[in-house]
Amino acid sequence: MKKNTQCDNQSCFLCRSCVKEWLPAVAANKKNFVAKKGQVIFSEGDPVTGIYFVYEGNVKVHKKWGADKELIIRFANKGAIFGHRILGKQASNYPISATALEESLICYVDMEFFDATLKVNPGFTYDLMLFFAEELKEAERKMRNLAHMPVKGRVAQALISLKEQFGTNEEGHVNIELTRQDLASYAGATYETVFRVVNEMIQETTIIANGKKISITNTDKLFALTQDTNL
Amino acid sequence: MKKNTQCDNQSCFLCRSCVKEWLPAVAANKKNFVAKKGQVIFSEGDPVTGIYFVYEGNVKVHKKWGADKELIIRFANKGAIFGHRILGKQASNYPISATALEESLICYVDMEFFDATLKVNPGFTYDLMLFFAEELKEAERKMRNLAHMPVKGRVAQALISLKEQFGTNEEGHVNIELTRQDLASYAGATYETVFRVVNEMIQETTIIANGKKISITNTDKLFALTQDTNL
DNA sequence: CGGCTTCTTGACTGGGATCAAGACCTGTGG
DNA sequence: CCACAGGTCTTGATCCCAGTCAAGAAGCCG
Repeated sequence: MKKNTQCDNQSCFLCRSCVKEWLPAVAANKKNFVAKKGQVIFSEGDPVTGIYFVYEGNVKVHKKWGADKELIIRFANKGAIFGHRILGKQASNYPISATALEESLICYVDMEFFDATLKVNPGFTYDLMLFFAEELKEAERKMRNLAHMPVKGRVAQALISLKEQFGTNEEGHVNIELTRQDLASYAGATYETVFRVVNEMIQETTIIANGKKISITNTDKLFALTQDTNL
Repeated sequence: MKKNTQCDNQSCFLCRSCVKEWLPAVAANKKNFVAKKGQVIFSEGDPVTGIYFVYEGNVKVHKKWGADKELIIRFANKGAIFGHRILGKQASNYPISATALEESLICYVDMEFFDATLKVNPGFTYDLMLFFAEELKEAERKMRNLAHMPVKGRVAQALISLKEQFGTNEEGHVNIELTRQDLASYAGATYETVFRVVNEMIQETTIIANGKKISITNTDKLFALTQDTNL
């Protein structure tokens, strides 16, 4: 993986909404770097200095509770923005952590320049606003699910989301390798419970799993688990 | 409560960020109406036609699960925007419901005009973006709490949030009258559980409650309940 | 006063977290 | 090539928080 690879507009949230005249300034101000697998890019409570974009790879955005519990909020893959929760009032520290799940090429832009970009590019601000609206809608759905949906449904939902975001490779596997621990943290459950639930799903031939690889063989059945049967 | 009362810029999310020249257009295009206590302003699945602002009163934004379960996402009081989750891709139906908790003066703007407003007022778009970023941060915290924090902490957190948003009146009560059912839905728990938890808090003299009125007498103790003791 | 809804409390239940222990990998050095 | 140590995986047993159910009390109209 090369350092300082240029973003192409298609695969960068920042670049694809910028006005053309501003792109040279972006190129001059961004700093690209490679994050190794497992590398913590920033951690909850760290002072905010800037904002990040994923050019290549995969990053988990998570929030801790206790020494050994966390909830994975979302995954940021190619083209995605993260660390954006720094926007808004009194945002001097990151409220979440970000960790690379695989070797990733990250683009970093410091806060001051990012703010200038927003002012120069109303279209970019608009796109960012739309992105936030989408995120918010999704977050609210997940809140409701965490409050009311049983674990099995949440795991099903997690798998569906992963398939939607990462697609499937030629072997039919969902195109991400995720430890059971991370799947558990994403679904908001424990390692053991997720293990059992995944086993059930294999019994019921709704999914096939070997190790970290998972294929969904019965989307309808999986989807049914995420539905509210009482309505 | 008078219909068609004019917004003053201070108490309206829409007006306070608009460029002056555009305000007459806003005044001409908005439609004010009074929502009665308990009135459903829109419901999940309803087709989207526009966006709403609270000029006076209080509105709960909630999401259903099953016939008799819901999660209250947030409360919108004076100056707040709601129904904004319509922004973003393929947003043809409201993903949430909105219900007036008391008689409220609501300002309605149809989608088309709202979109024009965004295009004309980059500052407004920027403010909306910041608002969404704040909301998102809060939503992510609540997700983590729903996944990992015990009910007592969630109720404590709910009370703290209510106090922050609504303040206290001259009697020291948190300035909102909320049924136990709504408090439960806001904390993501059941009526009975919340009842018991609230009783415990009264025993421990951290709060005083009579009926729907609640006073917080020991903020520190309440706050401690929301903290992660394992860290 | 009688028929509501809302409140209050106790008893029960179960989903899922926690604990524990053995199996199975995987790398490392002798 | 094997032994051993440190993980991760797998499974069973147990526990407990909070949801559910039920039923009486208390407030609240018409």
